[in-house]
Amino acid sequence: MNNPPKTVISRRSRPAKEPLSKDLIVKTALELLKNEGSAGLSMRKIAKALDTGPSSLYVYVTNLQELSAYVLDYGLDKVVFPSSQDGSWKTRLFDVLNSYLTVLYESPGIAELSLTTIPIGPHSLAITEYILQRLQEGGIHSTSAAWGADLLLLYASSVAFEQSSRDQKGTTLLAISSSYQSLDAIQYPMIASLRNEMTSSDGEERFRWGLEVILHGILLKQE
Amino acid sequence: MNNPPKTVISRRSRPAKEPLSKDLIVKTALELLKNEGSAGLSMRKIAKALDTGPSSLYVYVTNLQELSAYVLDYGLDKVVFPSSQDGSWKTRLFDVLNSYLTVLYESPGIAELSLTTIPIGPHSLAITEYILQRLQEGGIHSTSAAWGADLLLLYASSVAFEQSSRDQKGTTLLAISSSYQSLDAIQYPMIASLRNEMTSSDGEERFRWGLEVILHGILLKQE
DNA sequence: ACCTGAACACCGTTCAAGT
DNA sequence: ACCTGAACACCGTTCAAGT
Repeated sequence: MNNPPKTVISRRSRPAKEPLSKDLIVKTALELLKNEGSAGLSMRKIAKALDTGPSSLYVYVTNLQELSAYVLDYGLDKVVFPSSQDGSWKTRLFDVLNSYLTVLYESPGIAELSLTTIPIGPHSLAITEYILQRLQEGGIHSTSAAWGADLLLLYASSVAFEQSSRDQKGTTLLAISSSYQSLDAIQYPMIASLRNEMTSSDGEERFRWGLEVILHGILLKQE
Repeated sequence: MNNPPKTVISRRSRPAKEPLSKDLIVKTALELLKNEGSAGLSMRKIAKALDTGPSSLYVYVTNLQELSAYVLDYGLDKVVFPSSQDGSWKTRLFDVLNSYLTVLYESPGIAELSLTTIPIGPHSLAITEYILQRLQEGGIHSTSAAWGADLLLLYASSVAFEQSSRDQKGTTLLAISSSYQSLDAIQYPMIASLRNEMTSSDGEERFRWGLEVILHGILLKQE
């Protein structure tokens, strides 16, 4: 009775006790992030989920910031790149960005990471590279392309974050609504009259609108 | 000698011991945020700066999230609104956004808050109202104006955040550079060839570029 | 009504000690 | 080389007790 058997099945993907590795840590962290939001991304919670102490993680990862970068990139694994038969450069551009958006929607935490963490992992780079190539096909070059890619990704990230933070904290949403309700129509006439347009959350249409604005704007500036 | 005179100079704004108030708390929090970045915005640090315990703050503020919203709004107090003699609607629009950007630059923490916190305070509203009015002057109405105002503010916020997070963590900047240096020109040809354009941080020009892209894009979509 | 101390349930990170 | 326990220096928030 001294050594209790370490055979437990129940838990998600841990047969007996997989050896630690950067990969396993990142994978576990991403799952926590998906399930619990950004609050789930903590060294201690990750360690607990792996049946170990927090200090063990530091063998594979320098700190939480670095781990966050890995988690973000690993989360972007699911972004889909339309192949060259899938329509015009513009369609394909919209489609990657839509895929990117969808991935961020799936877990609010990732959307937040995408705004807060500098994306330098291979998946982030692949997305940027793909966007740059589409822009080039569309005749958008050099600085316009570089800054444009950034702007497009930023826009998608923020739409996702805004959406997800609304879903997350219904309290805050109510706070917003009620604050807009009681808006002084004399002090803020435009906001008051545009209340419905600003709160409208038909994300799809709004997202498309923004992408087109940005794209057309870039194209116009180039001519 | 019972009521000590409230004329003391030495400490920033605390004579002997001012009574607590929401205003004083927010003011202190903002100062901490400016001096120490986002890490300085903690209930315990604010309490310590006010010579009291953290629990005392909860009389005036429901939680850290709410306090953060107040701090953001109070920080936006310094944004300058060009008067109607200051040029075309477009010039004035660019000028508020520039002022907004400058305020965010001054304290990295505020830039982060502006991306993370839902801005519903009076100052935030005033800025949005001002932008909506300029857009209207420029012939941009309803949904375009509502979404456009959001997009413009988002862009400014993110430029400030990106800049400030670079200033803050030189480590990360180095990490980025070196990651771009060793970029596989075969796997990421476009990124490799645009390396200089993407890293270039002449913020001024880039900021203007983005604003013009967005504005022109909106105008184009309206026609 | 306002303020406080103490406690609860958390953090990230380090480091000496074990295997 | 990898893992661990224990410790350090922090968090936000609550709550009974004081004034």
